[in-house]
Amino acid sequence: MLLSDTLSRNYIKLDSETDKEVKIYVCGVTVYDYSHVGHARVFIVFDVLRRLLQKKGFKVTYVQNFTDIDDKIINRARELGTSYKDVSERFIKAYLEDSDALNLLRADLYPRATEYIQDMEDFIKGLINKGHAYISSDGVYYDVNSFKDYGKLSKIKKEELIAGARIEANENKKYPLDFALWKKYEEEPYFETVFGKGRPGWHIECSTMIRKNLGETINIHGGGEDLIFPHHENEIAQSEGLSGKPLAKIWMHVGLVKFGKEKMSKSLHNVVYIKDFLKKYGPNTLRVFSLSSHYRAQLEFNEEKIKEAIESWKSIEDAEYSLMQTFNISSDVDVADIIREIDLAFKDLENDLDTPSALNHMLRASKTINKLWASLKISAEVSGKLKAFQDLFDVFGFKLTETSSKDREMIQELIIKRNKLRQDKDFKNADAIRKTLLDYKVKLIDTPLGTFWRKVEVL
RNA sequence: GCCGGGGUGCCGGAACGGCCACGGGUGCGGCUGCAGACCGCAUUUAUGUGGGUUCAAAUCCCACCCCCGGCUCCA
Repeated sequence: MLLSDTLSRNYIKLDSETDKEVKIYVCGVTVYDYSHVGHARVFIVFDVLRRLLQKKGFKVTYVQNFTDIDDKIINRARELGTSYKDVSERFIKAYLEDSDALNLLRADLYPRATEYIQDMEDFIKGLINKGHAYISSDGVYYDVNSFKDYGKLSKIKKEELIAGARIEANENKKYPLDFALWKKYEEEPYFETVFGKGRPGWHIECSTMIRKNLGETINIHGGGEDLIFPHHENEIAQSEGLSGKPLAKIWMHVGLVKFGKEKMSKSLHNVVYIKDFLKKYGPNTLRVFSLSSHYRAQLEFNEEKIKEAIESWKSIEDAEYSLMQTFNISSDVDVADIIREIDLAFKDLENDLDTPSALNHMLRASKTINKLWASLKISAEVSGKLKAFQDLFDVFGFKLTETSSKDREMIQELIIKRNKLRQDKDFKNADAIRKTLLDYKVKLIDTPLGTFWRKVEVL
């Protein structure tokens, strides 16, 4: 299994012999609003990675944080006339609902910044002792010049960054690039520490929670590419400054989702929320869309691409049904071509999670399966030979739309009724039933061997 | 300026040294009571420009042109 590493700009091999346990930490969301499809892409990518690693026999520990104290949350609380806790609780709940709807595996742990204040304090004390941090009148700052590798992740040179003139001047800092570990605040909300009342800087929570929950060096650290600088750069400075050891063996960054030509961002008011997307299309469509280009590449959100994702999903969905709805016949089909495509798809995934190519191969396998089904050649035996398709389907994290048992009964009854009408050549009423079921996204397929129904995600 | 990603058919977009990717749209036709799924054909002998390497290049090398994102809170 190869993965590309932002830090070394190289592929790094994950070996199930030497890396038996894979510790993954992914930067989660700041909970002040609903999550959008850009967030979804990141978490879908890591979801597929987890599923693949587990399938390959790795033991995976996956941690994803919630930033639950932050100026944006406080501002939002003020807007809504409530407490920051109320806001963060509400959006953590919303995040988990989206996550489940997307069929994302739950993390092993979702640490929250506010639960680690004491650990942050200890961490910062450690940095001060090591000469990497200093106390100033308005807080505690990280001394960037004390860490010689500063800039190694983002390939940024300190002088050039300052020359870029984007850095705010602040008299309380020794050096413009120094960043806050602790910010003093007298007004609520604040936390009591030896540094006085205040709130943590943005980056310290991740360093602290990784150290505490996963140790000094983890296997994979990930997030959106917009976190490379300054967030991950600063995490490296903090964690490696304290431990003297590499923070992560592999840094994975997922490309941003753009809305049309622009970045999707709340400040540009062009976000598409996950919950809205799901209402209109569905979770599998969003997965296909998110994985339809390589995770490191930026992905443009537009109608064409959504439409394409829908069509792709329909093929895969049909193939999945085709293997479930077998015909009671004896059929001997050579499935070697299909198996080959599935093998190629798995190989693609192991090659730096090349999902677009893997999806391509899966699509080809799906088309062939659908063809076989259309010519009534899928017996239980043939389907059994194609178990690998199911494995691939699961690694991608796809899931067919569920139907309640009550609905199943109703559908069966309607099908029987309709087939009676068809026998009597009352096609008008028969078609009315087809139409009714279609409103519930239930598609009927008549074959010489009977009528089948499929609940679909999108019509 | 610095860091990164790109320029492929009507459109979206793969492939990163060799065999028409794939999909969408549109049009015509087949199958079907209808529909879906499926099948056939057309659009499709496409790879920013100029050199080079090679039996073979969209793919490697050199130069140039043009787009996009990030460098500020952000996934």
